[in-house]
Amino acid sequence: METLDRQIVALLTEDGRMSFADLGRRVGLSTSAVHQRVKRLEERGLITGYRAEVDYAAVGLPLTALISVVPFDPAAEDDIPQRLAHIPQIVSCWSVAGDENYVLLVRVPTPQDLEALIAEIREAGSCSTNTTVVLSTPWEGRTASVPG
Amino acid sequence: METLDRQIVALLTEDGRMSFADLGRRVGLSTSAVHQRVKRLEERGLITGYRAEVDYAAVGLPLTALISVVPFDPAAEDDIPQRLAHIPQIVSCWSVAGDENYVLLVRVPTPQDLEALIAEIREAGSCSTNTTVVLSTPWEGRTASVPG
DNA sequence: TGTGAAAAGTTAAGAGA
DNA sequence: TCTCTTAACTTTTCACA
Repeated sequence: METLDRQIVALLTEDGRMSFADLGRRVGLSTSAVHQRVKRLEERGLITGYRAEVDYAAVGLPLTALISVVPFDPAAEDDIPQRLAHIPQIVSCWSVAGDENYVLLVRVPTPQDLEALIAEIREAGSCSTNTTVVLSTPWEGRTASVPG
Repeated sequence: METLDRQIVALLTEDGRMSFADLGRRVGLSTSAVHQRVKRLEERGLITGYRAEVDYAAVGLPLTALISVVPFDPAAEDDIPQRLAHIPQIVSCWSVAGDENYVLLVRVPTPQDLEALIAEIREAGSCSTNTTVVLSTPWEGRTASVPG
């Protein structure tokens, strides 16, 4: 990946609504040249979308938790992600190496909602769970960059 | 939070570059009315920013891991987040209830980079670590919505 | 891949209900 | 808090280097 594209990606991960004119100024290209590059990055799938970032507490979802998941029957076919995909409170689902099969990141309004969600996950996923409540979030979703 | 604002937030978390004209059409308001509402949501801090989403593998960061962290000295003042904040590979840092104090989400190019990063975290944070490698990501950063 | 220019579309700010 | 208006800006496309 080229330096110029890396710069463009870095700028857009920090401000996803930056105009092509500003982007161009920052990387030293004309508006239409950055425009073409951004379109190419989107087409090639390096940029997969744009999202507004939200204050989850302000929006009614103050409780975050990490839930690790182990299937009841280790011999059964593992289609847990498909069986959990319809649950909107599950924000992220990672398949992991280690004692657990999956780690889920969930967001809910209240402890009661968390309790109900855990029951729902156990039932829908035929799995046991181990829940770790997030107390505070020093930071989240920071822009990662390639070292070197 | 009002239904209209909730709709606007939901639409912008799915497409952070949607134009105010389109947003207005989707929620049944004039362009300038949605515009005013979005600006107010930004001012009140409900919308905290906009980011491009990136295919991390394509961008040179194919390895994701979750690292849980326990300080060497449980009696010492806990300023681990400040001591780790300068490490750009740490994308998220959650303070958690349970056996560990923090869980970190990290992204690196190679297993060698992960090894070096773990050593750096142990040293900078004066902590022991327990690393869980992410094998695949069925989904991540999905839009959470308030139930009901 | 890049540039610059022009048409089409969008944002922002103000006046009025 | 909404709509309408208008000026300023941005995006998109195109011909050409």
